[in-house]
Amino acid sequence: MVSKEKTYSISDLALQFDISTRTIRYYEEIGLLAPKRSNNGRRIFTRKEKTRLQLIFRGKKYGFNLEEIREMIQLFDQDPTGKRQLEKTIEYGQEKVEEVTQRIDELVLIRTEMERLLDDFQEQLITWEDEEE
Amino acid sequence: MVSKEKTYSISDLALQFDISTRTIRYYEEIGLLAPKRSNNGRRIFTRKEKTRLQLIFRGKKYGFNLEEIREMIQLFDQDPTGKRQLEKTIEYGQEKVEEVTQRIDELVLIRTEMERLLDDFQEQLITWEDEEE
DNA sequence: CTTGAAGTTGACGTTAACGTTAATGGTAAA
DNA sequence: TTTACCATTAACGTTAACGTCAACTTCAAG
Repeated sequence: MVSKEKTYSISDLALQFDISTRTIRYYEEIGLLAPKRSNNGRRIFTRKEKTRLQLIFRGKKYGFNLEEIREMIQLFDQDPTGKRQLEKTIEYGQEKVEEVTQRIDELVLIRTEMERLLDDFQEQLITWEDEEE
Repeated sequence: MVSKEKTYSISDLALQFDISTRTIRYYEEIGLLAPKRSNNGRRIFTRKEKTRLQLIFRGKKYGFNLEEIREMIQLFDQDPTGKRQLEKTIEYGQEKVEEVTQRIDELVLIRTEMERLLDDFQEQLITWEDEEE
């Protein structure tokens, strides 16, 4: 059995992810995607590519550039063969997790600051309203 | 009393923040900074500008572009005068807080996924080691 | 006085991440 | 067969965020 998975054209994906076909081709150019080709040379996308695109967009949202994203993809994608390989992958992965944790912490800090500022404003507003009457 | 606050030159700041003077001038160009000038035209930086730079770099770390950062700076900086103004500022600020919260949530999600993946790898590794003996 | 370090304002260069256009090919419908 | 649409590659264009360089000015030190 050849396992006929559902496939998508480039414009299918572009529509689904609300990006341009150019963007998809660009991602292939720089090695983020590697879709199969049909006999007439057209790109064939499957669930695998969709998953990758999800990852790419998540990454982008947090300031990772495409190069860094490529590293993360390798991590998620590269079913590591060989014990040493596996160990290195785990080590690298743990580093990345720590990076993410740091980012989370700082974002929480930012939010706290913003909230405190807003509280101050709120208080000012109340004072204002009291004076008004 | 004229309140003589400690001031810094452009290269002082560049050194402290480990950026180029060009970067600082650029930030002034696009309205992120507005340092006073001495009588001979040189930029004078104070604690105020340092605080702003902190904010800028935090923002950058999370994929906010400089334009978005400028909006946030206005929020933090614009001691809003007038009640209506104050209300609008609070409203806008609350939106921003929600955005940050969303980002935090998604980052947590990413981390969870990465951790799960690493757990799987860990298990594989253990299996490996068991077979080895 | 001049030399050197630090400042200033243009103005052009660079890189990442695409947008856009041109030239062309395959194929299904009219 | 012609039209229409979707695909392909190649190549040049664009924007943000600076880097780099040139041509000054200021000022303190020697």
